[in-house]
Amino acid sequence: MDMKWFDEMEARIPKGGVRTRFAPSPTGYMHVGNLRTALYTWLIARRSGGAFLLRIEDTDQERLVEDAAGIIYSTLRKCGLDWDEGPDIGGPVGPYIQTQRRDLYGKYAQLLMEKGHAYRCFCGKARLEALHGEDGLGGYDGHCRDLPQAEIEEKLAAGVPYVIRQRIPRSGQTTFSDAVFGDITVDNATLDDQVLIKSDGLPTYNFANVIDDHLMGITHVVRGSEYLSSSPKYNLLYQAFGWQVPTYIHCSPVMRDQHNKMSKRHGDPSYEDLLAKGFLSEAVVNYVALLGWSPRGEYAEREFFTLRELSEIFDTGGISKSPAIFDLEKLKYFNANYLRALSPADFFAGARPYLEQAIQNPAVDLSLVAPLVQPRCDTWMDIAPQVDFFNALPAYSNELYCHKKMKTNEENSRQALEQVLPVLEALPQWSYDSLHEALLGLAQQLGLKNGRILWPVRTALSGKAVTPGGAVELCHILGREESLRRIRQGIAQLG
RNA sequence: GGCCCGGUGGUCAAGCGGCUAAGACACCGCCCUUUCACGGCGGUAACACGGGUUCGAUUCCCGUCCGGGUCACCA
Repeated sequence: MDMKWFDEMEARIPKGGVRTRFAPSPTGYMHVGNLRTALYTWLIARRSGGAFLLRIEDTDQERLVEDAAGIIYSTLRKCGLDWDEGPDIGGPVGPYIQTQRRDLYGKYAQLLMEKGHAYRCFCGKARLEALHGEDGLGGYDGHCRDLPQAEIEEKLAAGVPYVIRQRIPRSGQTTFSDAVFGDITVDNATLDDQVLIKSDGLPTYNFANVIDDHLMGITHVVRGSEYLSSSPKYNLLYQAFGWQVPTYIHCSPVMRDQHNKMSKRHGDPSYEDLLAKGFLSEAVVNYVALLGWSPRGEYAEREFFTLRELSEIFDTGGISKSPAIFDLEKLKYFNANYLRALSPADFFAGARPYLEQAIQNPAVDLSLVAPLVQPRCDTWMDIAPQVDFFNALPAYSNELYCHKKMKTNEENSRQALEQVLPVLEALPQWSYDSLHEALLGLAQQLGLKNGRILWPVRTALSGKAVTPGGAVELCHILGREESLRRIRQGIAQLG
């Protein structure tokens, strides 16, 4: 075997710093668990000034989705997770798309066979099925582990299809370390001689992963805890090649409830879905970071972090071992806070499409509505239902005028409106301040609590029990003509 | 079923032999207030269970129970 080629491959591997990778399958959308994995992976690289790379694992042709890679790129960009090497920008250890690395794996499998750590298995699918029985459980029995050389030659000559399996020691133990779970030791006897190269010549995921991670110089592997059981086999592979084992960071899944992972099947939202539901990317990222990780030390009490802050304090020691249930309520809390923290201009810019959709009345100045709604939204979607009355006064019941605490009823509400009407009609200037002065002045003048006047006015203007802003704000925004019209209508309706 | 991992309030979680067991969301109450929100204050609520080890266990060990993962020529 020509070792020169292998040496050249080794020579390409960057040495020294931390290198992490996010290696998604292009299935067309980014679920929350994936996003969290990407985030942690990115944070580990940035925390240590290392490199973060992107590798597309597209070996499963059946699951390929049109432009799925594009969705991955755009999601990562929107989240602020920039990569240093990847399919689109290249890098020293490319290609970064697995199907373009196809011919690599066979060579390494060959090398492994020569070292005695792998062997050809000619057992057909039929034999394996019989072996596994009805429950489908149980590993490979090692039937082809020690086939005589002559028999192997014979089968090869006859063109019998084969796979290449990893030769795992029958005795002894293997220990691997995980940054989250610590040291885990298993008996080698419980490990299966897993397939490395399939009969079609393509590598299995487990094999391709080890090869690619090594050849790309990956130092920290972040992945789901479902790979915990196969990690000993990975270690054995690294050992067989004489390669350095990366640091493992296994993360428990993000769950939708006690029993199920988040999944598209169950209708759980993906990152894109959350944005479409009116969430801010920053809020999602902040929340997701805390789902399965918590800061220690001086930051232990904090919950709100920018990406940059996270990249300065993230430590794998804070990653939780147990699964976390995704809580939309808490995400809303984060989002509400992010919305409130926006500058008025930024909020208006973001809210504008939602306001325009809800309010077609050109007389209404949307920039005046935005600040009213800013402290009252969990997501952008909360805007429309709050402001629809600016568009047109809804039909409402006179019972809305009755409020125990305000001490209002239909009778005194009508009186209040009748007293308000001439005051507003005579108002020379229709500004917030003048309205405020006029309305509260009237209450004072009549010796009434503010609410006795303001509650009926707010009700007449909106026809709703709950509105963003009170009587003064609504008058101001609706304008003189429309405000007076609605108050007159209120009087008529109460009469 | 074998093997691996996990188990603090409804949820996220701090804790890493000694604490009245943090904090946040949600929920409830009060205050503020021109409604609702925001804000402020307060409240309900947890160490799965049983054995050890120890002067002392949420914390260490064992067992039970419960949950998750894995046992593919899928990733």
